[in-house]
Amino acid sequence: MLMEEKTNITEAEWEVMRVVWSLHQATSKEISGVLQTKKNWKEATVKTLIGRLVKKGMLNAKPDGKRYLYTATINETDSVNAVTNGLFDFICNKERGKTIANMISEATLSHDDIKLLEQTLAEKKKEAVDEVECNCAPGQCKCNSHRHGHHH
Amino acid sequence: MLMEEKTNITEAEWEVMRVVWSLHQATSKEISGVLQTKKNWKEATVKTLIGRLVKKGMLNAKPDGKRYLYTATINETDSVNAVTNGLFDFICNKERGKTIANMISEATLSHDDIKLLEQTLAEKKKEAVDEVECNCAPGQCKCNSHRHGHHH
DNA sequence: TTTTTTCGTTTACATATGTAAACTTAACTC
DNA sequence: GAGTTAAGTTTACATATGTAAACGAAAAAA
Repeated sequence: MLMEEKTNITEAEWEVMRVVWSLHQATSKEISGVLQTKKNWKEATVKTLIGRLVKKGMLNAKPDGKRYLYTATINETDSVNAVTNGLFDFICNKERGKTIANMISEATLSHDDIKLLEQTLAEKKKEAVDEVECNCAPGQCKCNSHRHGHHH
Repeated sequence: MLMEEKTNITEAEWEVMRVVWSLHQATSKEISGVLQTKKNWKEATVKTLIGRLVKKGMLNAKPDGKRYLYTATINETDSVNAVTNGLFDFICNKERGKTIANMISEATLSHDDIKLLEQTLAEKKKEAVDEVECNCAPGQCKCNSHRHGHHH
């Protein structure tokens, strides 16, 4: 359901996006207020970031008198998922399970979260495979080291 | 178990690290070979990346005649976990469960992976909380929007 | 021992990013 | 209507990153 477009948002820009996602619609002033408090950024800094986000098409600027009302053109959940899934481009497919397991153990989860994960996992179980295919370039993962031999 | 040190490895550098992790020990030539194939990078490019990684202390260069044998000073699994967990600095704690659920549904998992995740989850279940605390700065997450009121 | 090859080190350079100040213009205040 | 605000737009500038070519020294080859 999520589009795989290159969501190129930098860390600093992400801070701005979060404010907009949170407020649904925000003025530069409001965004600056939040980030002045959280990051101690000057108004000018936030203005620059907003400008870049508008240029990148991540924020929409609706005129409202002399100023603009900013809204996000991308959904927060989708963006988060895009980023998290993008992460796996840098990891061997075989490692995903362990990596996700680590995230689970590191996280604080609610009973509801557990329930959701259990369901998701149960669902996934149906289509589990015997062995995940390594997707690494040869030489970038141990799987490729011993190719046409016996597996350990 | 993972140290939270600023593992500042860029995307390009990460490619190099993967080769070294894979080979355990590698020469510049070997690394170049892999990345010449995968990324079409010139030897000079790889040399630059190696140099930067050595300077950053992520690679160790052991002299071997006129050249060096490079080894990683950081463990791959730890690095992967550091990166993935670092991701959550940009997301509300309340969203972790859903985000992880999404990763699970997006991934291809083996029966063993499922088993591992089930265990991890079961373990986590013991310390599940009723409600995860929002950790966002005020104004960066809906949780903070309606503070001293009733929750929806 | 010249020549050539092989490594690593320096230098290069464009674009990206973090952080802002300066500038411009329209709106509000006196 | 002139001065002060409040917004957005331009310009600035250092450091980071992606990508390499140029350079220098040591090792291997001729």
